[in-house]
Amino acid sequence: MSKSQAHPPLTDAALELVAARFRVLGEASRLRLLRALEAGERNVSTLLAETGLTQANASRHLQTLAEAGILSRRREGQQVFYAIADPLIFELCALVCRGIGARLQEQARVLAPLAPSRARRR
Amino acid sequence: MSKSQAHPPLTDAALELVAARFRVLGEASRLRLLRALEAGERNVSTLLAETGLTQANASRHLQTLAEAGILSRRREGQQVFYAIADPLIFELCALVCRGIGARLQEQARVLAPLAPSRARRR
DNA sequence: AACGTGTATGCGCATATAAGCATATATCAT
DNA sequence: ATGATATATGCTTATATGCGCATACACGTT
Repeated sequence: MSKSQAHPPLTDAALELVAARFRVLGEASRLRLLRALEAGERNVSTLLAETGLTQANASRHLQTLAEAGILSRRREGQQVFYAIADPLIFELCALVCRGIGARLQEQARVLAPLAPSRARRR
Repeated sequence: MSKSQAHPPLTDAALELVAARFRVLGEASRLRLLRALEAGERNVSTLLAETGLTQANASRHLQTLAEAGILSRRREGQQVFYAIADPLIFELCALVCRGIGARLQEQARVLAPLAPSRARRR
């Protein structure tokens, strides 16, 4: 299913775009904002409360995410609401998590013989 | 298909790991190496030729990718061969490309009315 | 108009990191 | 051991970028 193989190799310019998008996601603070927004649209103040970021800091990160097309921005009175504009983001995170999980499991498997099996200890 | 929704929210520590992995991919030079390796295992010299990177530079990037678990390393005589260790990487890139494509298409659609339709011109 | 609240931005600092150069290490051949 | 080739690493510099602080801007209220 989903024949993902056999794509034309990316041009150098395309690689730069892809790298740029990865870079936007390569920051925990921005992922925090995305995590908070996964439940739905939020205004900035709410995001501040949910993420613990400072106002200025969050504002910049939100701008970065919006410029990348990952978030949408909507003004309502004095408040500004952000929302996920590109749901693929979460599939990306899920994929990365799978990769990380597999890797950690592998490391655990390799290190296991060195540690006392904590199954029966005491 | 592929019920991707309904995952437990990631902890802050997990977000940091995810961000770290995205950061590794957020560099065009490293993506160039991955693109070259998509066709199969390569030694460093070959990668230098195929990517145009300098030796020292490539060596560092390869180390970064290997430490992240994205590449595997195998020594054979004086040569060192690297290969993709985590094929999920290419699904990631494909997803990002879809996102970027959608975004660019959207921008084109928005800007279209401003440009003379080059369908019939001359 | 004056003020309060919510959000964005200019500026400076500190840190991270990519790239270049030189040099070190590893492996093989003589 | 010497030398040659392949790869890695120490060091420096240049650049990017996250963060904090102060301030500006936007909108609503009185």
